[in-house]
Amino acid sequence: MTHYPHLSIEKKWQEAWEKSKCFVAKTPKPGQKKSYVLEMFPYPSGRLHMGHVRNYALGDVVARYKRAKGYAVLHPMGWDAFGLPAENAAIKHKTQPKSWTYKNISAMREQLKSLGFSLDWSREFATCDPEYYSQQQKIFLKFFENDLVYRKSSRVNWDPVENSVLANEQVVDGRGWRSGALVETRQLNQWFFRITKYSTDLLSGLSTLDNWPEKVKTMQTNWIGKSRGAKVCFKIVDSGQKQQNIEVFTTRPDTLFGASFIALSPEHPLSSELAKNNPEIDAFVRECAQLGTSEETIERAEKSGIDTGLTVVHPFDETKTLRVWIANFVLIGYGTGAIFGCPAGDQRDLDFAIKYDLPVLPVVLPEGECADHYQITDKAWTGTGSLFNSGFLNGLKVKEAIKTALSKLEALGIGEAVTQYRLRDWGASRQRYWGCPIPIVHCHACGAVPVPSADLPVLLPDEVSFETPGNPLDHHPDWKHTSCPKCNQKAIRETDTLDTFVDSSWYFARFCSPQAKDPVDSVAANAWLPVDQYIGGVEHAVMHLLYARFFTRALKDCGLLEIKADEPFDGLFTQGMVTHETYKDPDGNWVEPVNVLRSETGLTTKTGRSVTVGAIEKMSKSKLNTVDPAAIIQKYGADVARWFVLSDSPPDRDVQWTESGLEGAARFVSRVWVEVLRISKEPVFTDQKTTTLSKDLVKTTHKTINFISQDIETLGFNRAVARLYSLLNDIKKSTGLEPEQISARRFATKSLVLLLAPFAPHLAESCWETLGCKELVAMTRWPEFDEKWLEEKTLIIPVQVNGKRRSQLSVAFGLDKDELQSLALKDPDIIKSLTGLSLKKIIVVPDRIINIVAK
RNA sequence: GCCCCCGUGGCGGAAUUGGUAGACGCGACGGAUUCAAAAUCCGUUGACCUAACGGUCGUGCCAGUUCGAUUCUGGCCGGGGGCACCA
Repeated sequence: MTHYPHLSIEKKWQEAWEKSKCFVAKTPKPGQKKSYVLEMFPYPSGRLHMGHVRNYALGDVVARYKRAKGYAVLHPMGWDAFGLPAENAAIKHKTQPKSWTYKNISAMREQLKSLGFSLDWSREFATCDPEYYSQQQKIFLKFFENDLVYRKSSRVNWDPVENSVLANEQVVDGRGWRSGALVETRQLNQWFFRITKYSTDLLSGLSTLDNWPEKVKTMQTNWIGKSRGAKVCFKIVDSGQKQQNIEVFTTRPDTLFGASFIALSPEHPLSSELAKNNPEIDAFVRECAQLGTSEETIERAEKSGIDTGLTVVHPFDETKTLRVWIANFVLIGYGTGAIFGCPAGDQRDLDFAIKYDLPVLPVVLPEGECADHYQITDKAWTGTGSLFNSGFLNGLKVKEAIKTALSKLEALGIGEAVTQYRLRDWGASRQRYWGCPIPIVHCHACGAVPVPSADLPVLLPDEVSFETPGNPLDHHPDWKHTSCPKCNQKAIRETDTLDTFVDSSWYFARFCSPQAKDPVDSVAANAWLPVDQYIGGVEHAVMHLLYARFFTRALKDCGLLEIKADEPFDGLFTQGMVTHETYKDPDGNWVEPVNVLRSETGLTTKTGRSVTVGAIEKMSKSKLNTVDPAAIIQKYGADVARWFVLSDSPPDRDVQWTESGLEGAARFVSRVWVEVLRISKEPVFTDQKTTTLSKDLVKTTHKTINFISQDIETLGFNRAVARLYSLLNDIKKSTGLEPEQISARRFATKSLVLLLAPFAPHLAESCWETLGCKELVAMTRWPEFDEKWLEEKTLIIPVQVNGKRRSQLSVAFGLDKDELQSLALKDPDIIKSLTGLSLKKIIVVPDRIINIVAK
């Protein structure tokens, strides 16, 4: 077999592409269509992982295809370079976040380049470049001016030993991950983006996103969480409290007669008030605070509560009172931070009621149940039905009862219809060093004062100390000390930095004009935005994508982004993960795939210890089941790695990395190369007619061109790969020596090479050159197919009896129902199958199927 | 806990709008080539029954709609993603 020297070949073409500048984005010419292809930019963790290879290989197929179709293509790359890992690395390795980050970027840039992606490197930037974050500071100030960002007090996880705020992932079982200290919660003044201003718009905008996965739109819809309901006032009986009423939000005012208690969030102002004079309540509220701020933890914790001793009057029945509890499952951030508990109609309320022996009165009777015997035991009924045990609502269906209850509340002046959103304003303050400084100065006299534009950017200090616990910016010797821009008195810089989601909320716009003096140049933005195809992990389905959608709207409203489009990403694709088997040695330690040997007796480590195979999981450092792309590229080449991640698995599903699959990919690359060498040695004939001798291969080629184009447009790359395999097989089977056969073979092979280019670009260039073509494939147009080759003249139609295939007819395309029916009934196999049965019905779908129903 | 998604041979997967389930690849098996092996090439390969023709079952499980369900509906089981300070 002829060896395919991937290392030298791949380098050669990467240099040729760079020299020709064919991937540098050129502004679309008049009348030329544009395509902005973007993959979510990587966090520079230090090394590329297979997830990156897959992500960028997917995008590269689209970018190369669009370029070949004549589009002006923007396909940029950058670095999501701020964030927590750099600080953790700095602490662990005694380095500085800045040098660590830029070193990682260099390493990863080289790795990306070795994969031969068709990226426009001239637009590269990192979000930690002062040029980038200074533009972001301008945006922040513009938002400040337009009341899109503000400060308020909010709760954080606090590690009392590290003296710092903890991310939810840093809280493990209620303790700080490094210190092991019990986590507290603290109130801090923090900066918030007013994303809720756009709640309705972000929601309605989703319906215009036809090229987004339905699941992502559903997730965002649920995240925004629009719900219609009622605010209801419960009057506190003889309270002696300052507060006379408790206001609750409910989507089910129809179930008010089933109310058995009121529950307040532990953070509700009334809870805090009561805690002051009651040590037990105080202890309970503190205990709840130890759960941290994660909604998941709060909701998964066992329901618990404390009776405050207060009672309220039932709004519809003054003779009834309800106890007021404080409960750990009531969230302060949603509604009013207080609920009425209807155990029969809500599982959480029911669990709570059972635990504390509170009354359970069913009020919604499911259809088909008898009111006299219907009981709720351990399963709440949240479905529809008619109301009972509910005074004036009795007999009404749920929907009508909600309306009726609402009107009554409004008439009584103790409630009103409200629309509530689950979406909260975006808390963007981080008490950390490695992020974009917030350009604000705090002055005793003037308050929070924006840094004047002449004084921008507010640069991060290059060197900071992580010796002292807490925010390095806060205890930097001089950084925060400044003077007030208004009154010139001594003042303190804001030491919070911005959430890294801010950086990624507008980078796609910056790529249009990465050197512009303003955040986004409007001419460039209009030329390129929106992003036509955005590709990334589904883990970003809600937050990153919602924040970017919000930023697009906010930037437009502030005049910083002048584009026609309302949405930043026209097409979105969420790719699956790269998984791998996990391995363990007899001591239960994880073993890396490279250290696992396959022998006849099973799997062993290199030192001869037996290895057991565990679950197939997402490649991760913790499970040591990663495969290093660099090693794969070195051994097999970039094209093999790319081909593998694009083969077999649909891009939106997980792909399992296997050695054998990789070998298969390598074999394919060799087979193409060998085949092209064979074809290249054949004589070249021009103007050959196609007759029956060469018809099949020419037809297959035209069909393949059509299919692969469709597969790429619909991002079905695994299907395209399967078709490339097929076409290669057909070319290999073609061995005829007549000139027209040789000619057909050359046509098919040249088409194969062009179709292959988006998937294995280096291989394609080599093959193209070998076939005697002078121009780069990267600059060659996509092959055209001829419609006339796609038409089918005859086809095979299955004939079923009672839904089971019993025969088939080979017929001309387009035969009508009657003809098909009579043909089917004349078929000997069908006659045999029908003996002893009488015909009931015949279903004929022309060009598809015939089904005879008989008894 | 809540929201969302996924489930097809030994494996990854294919299958226009509900219309022949298993394309293509991997693995396995058999053969060719070889002193031998690797590589390569050719063939077979869902399960069960049958000497064969052929038949029965079969798309996580259980129901339903339909002439017909991998595809639509409801319930269940299993796996994954997100839950607001990881990115």
